[in-house]
Amino acid sequence: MRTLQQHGPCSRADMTRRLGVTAPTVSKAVSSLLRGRMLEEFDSKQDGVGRPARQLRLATETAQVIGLVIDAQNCHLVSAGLDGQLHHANLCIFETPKTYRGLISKVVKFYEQVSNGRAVETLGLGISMPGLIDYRQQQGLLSPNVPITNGQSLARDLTAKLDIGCVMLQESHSLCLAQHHYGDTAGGNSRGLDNFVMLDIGAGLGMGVMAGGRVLTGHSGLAGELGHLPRIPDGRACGCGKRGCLETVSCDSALAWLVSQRIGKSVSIDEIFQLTQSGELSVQDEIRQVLPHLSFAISAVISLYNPSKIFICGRMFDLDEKLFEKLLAATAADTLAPAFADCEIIRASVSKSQGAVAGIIEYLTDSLVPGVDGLFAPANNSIDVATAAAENR
Amino acid sequence: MRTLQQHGPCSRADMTRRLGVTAPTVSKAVSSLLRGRMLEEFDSKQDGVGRPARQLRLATETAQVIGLVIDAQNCHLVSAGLDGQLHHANLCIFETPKTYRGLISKVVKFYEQVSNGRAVETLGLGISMPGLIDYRQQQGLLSPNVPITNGQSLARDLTAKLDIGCVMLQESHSLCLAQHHYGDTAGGNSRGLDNFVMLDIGAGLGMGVMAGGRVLTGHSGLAGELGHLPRIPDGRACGCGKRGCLETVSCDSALAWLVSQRIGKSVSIDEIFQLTQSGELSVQDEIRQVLPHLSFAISAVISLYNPSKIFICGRMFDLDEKLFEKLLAATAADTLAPAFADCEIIRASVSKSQGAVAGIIEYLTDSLVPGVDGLFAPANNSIDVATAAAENR
DNA sequence: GAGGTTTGTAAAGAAGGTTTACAAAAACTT
DNA sequence: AAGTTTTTGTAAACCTTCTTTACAAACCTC
Repeated sequence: MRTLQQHGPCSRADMTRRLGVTAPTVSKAVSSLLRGRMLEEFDSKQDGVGRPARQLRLATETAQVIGLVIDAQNCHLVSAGLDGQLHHANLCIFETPKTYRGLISKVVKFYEQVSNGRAVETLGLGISMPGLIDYRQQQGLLSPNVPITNGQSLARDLTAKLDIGCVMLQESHSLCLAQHHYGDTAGGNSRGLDNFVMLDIGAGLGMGVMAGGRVLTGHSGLAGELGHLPRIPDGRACGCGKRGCLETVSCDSALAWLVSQRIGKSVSIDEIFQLTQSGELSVQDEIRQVLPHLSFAISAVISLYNPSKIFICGRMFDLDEKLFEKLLAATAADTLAPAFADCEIIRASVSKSQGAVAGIIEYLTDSLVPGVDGLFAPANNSIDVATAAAENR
Repeated sequence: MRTLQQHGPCSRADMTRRLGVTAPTVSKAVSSLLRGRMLEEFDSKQDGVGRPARQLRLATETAQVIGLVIDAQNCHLVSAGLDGQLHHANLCIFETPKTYRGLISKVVKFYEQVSNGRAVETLGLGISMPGLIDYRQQQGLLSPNVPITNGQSLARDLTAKLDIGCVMLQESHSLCLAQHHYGDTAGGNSRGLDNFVMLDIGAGLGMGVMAGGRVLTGHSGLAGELGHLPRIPDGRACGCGKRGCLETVSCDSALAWLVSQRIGKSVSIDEIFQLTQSGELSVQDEIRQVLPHLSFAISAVISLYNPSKIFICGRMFDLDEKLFEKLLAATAADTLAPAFADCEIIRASVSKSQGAVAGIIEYLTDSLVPGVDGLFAPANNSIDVATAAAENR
């Protein structure tokens, strides 16, 4: 599975060469994965001498997974192949319900729709949601934007309702997994990268850290809460209940807030983009205010995690084409030289939907290997595939 | 090995119960470890019915390791059993030489002395040193206090000279491993703990992070450089070349510097301790200055790593018995509530010597298990024990 | 000293890998 | 067109490692 994820489709013989295990072993493993609908064979015209190879790829025709993204306003539900390719035709968007029970029933309804839309087996559901998530309990802790999930275990409840493997991921962690999975295709060349950071500077400062090939979770999944470092003494109130958190002064929303204050009406970052494009508004002042705080955030990330790459998601950079360069320069001046030199800073280009899908794929892949200590270490190997693997002789 | 490290001496039968592997398997593994001098048997009077068990423990009579601590002024070399117990009688202290070659020859000389002092096999050497260390290259990068190691690979050079396994660890990482190994005995109950942070606020802010059971290294071993977060714009010059780094205002040395400025002569933290004890000096003002910065540091650690415990090493707390409590209170007010609630903050009580020893023991233990991805993942399994294990039938 | 209990090891069995051997499917050669 | 070469994928036998089973050793209790 990992080989196919990292290098794309190949034949059993290719795998033998790549993995350093022998052909019969590959053959047996592949046959049980085929039986478990995790892989599929396909023919491709190829030239060259010798018997033509039967190509293998992650299942896309014979199985699917579903990704669910929960956001403040809307929820997205979309199916995808095990290679992670989203089926855009199968996308459902619905307004985030006002109650937890409403959320469950909406998800169940649209799940049926998406699941039955294609006549293939659905292997699992990945959930990306904002706020703090306790991974040990698999439940939401504190989500200022989607409070209905607080104290609830969406993954467990949906597993019960849908009779399918479900996992819950903090949205930044999901972006991190997305970058890990979709790396090359998304332009960042991060596939298989082991130490990188995904920074989401949209509505708050969200961060996912990939450290040593695993998503850094900390003791209860709260690691990486960069946005709530104290920054401005007695500053603006933050959603977390404190004042002057770093994210109140260094993200897209913070910029939008500053602009809103000045022009006297509430505008979103998207509206600001429109206005600056049409020349009706200049936000250089506000950008100048935000820049040092953002630079501090990145400096902290580099010093504390020593990543080889940082991927940044944010609309802010669309407002001023030189902003990204300015940010790099400001960060360079403020950061420990060897760690900065080690780190490439790049704009990200993955979506939360990809993240949710990557999450469930990671979960399914991990659960094939008992004892592996990935993100989902104590996976209950009760899914279909594992039994198929056991049946293998 | 891990079982003995975590639970102390036990018999083969105890291990069978603890590990969930069968008696013959334990028996075979143990016999090869005995042959490799990693374990030893000892008799202990025990009551109870049945055949008395032969107790096993990590080798202390039959083998030893050596720990080397390099500091600005002095170097310490000490032997220890594989259980990590230091042989204090075998301690050598020498002044840190002015050249790298001088360092090598001094170490070699004292190594011979310590190694031959006891007529047992020496299995490896662990090195704890300050500054930045590139783990991929196994070489020193930048060490303001011991510049002679910059660009040098002490571990490789000593491995060649001494014909023995050597590993190099950043001193904070070594403290982290020490806490992991010595946990219970040192009072912190951290043995086997998987997510904790070791914060050394002595000469600078050193940090070691244990995340998911592994020391967090980042891409090149530079992760955890908390001390060089930018804190005071255009502040005091830091050893790293920048200005106003967090460690210039929040560690024992920073406190000592502030006091030195006021009283007009250079005093160390130890001297300050003497003076405050005798009542000649009060440093409440300086403590008040340092406190918020230190509280920020801890707040950052909690938000970013979500540890279950933080161990702090520092003399500062000896100056004011209420300081530790004040620090906790200040940190609580500034930190994301669930992450703070999750985290216990404790004063540490391990030494760098223990860290160096824990480092080499960890290395030896890791290298027994091919494919394990611990701190020393790509261990070359060329040590004696591994071959002994292979010979086992 | 007989019987019970616990410990540790030897021998046979099962599981998962490897090596070896071979059939299948294509291109190349004569 | 038939044989040869090359590469692919699988079946069978073997090897290693762990397990199950059986049993000897060492101590306590009665």
